[in-house]
Amino acid sequence: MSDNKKYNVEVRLWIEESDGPFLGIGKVWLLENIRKTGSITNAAKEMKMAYRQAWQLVEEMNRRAESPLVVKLLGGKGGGGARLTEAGERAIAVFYELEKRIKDFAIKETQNLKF
Amino acid sequence: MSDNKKYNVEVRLWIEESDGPFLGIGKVWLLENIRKTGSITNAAKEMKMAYRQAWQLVEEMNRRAESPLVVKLLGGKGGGGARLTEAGERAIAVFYELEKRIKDFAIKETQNLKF
DNA sequence: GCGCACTATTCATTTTGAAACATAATGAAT
DNA sequence: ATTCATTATGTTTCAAAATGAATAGTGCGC
Repeated sequence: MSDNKKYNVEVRLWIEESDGPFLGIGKVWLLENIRKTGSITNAAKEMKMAYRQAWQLVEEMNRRAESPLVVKLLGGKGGGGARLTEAGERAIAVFYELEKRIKDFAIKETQNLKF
Repeated sequence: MSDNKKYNVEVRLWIEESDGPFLGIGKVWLLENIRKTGSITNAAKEMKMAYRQAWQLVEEMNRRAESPLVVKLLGGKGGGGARLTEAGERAIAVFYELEKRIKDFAIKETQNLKF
């Protein structure tokens, strides 16, 4: 008895705050790209995302976190840029840690799905 | 030391098959409404969803499950209708069972989130 | 004080996905 | 054969969201 189709579970998770979704994998990727490139502009390019949207996401994160996840440098040498704060670094780590635990559990709980 | 903001994790899960997402909470709701109303038309109304889309979702589910989740009755008394198969019933149960286990775990794993 | 490369912001345009509309086709019951 | 409520399917419309383009603001370094 071998089944012809394979089914497996996918899990998506995000952090919710009183005003709705606060931090999911998309924003985490954005944070990582800001860390990597040193600016919102280049992070957005990296992700083929409009600067406008990337900027809005950063605004929202900073507004709704207890302390900002990204500091923005305006003007100056190289025009400025953006870097992660300690809170930003922690956010990435916490998210991935959580994601790993939950996904591992989900996989462990789902063998032999059949439909 | 009391934090002013509360963060908690949200989890969304779905069953994936080789061609992509196969069954998530949306399709499960649709199945439940088909069971409840006896037709795709009325299930769609119940959910304020276009019949066309509901119909497409059913088609897709049936095509990609090993055996159909919904049987459709064409013409005849009352014009026809749709009912769940045993596989359809099982799909609902399996999905909710899985969802409950994973969400319970997620909540248990996430106390004191801070950002 | 000029240039540079970025942040910040507005506005018009495009894209895209959903919804709405229209119209057959079906088959049991009368 | 007509009726009826449904399934089945193509076409059109619409609205929301993403994108792109354009413009201004910033501040260090030369």
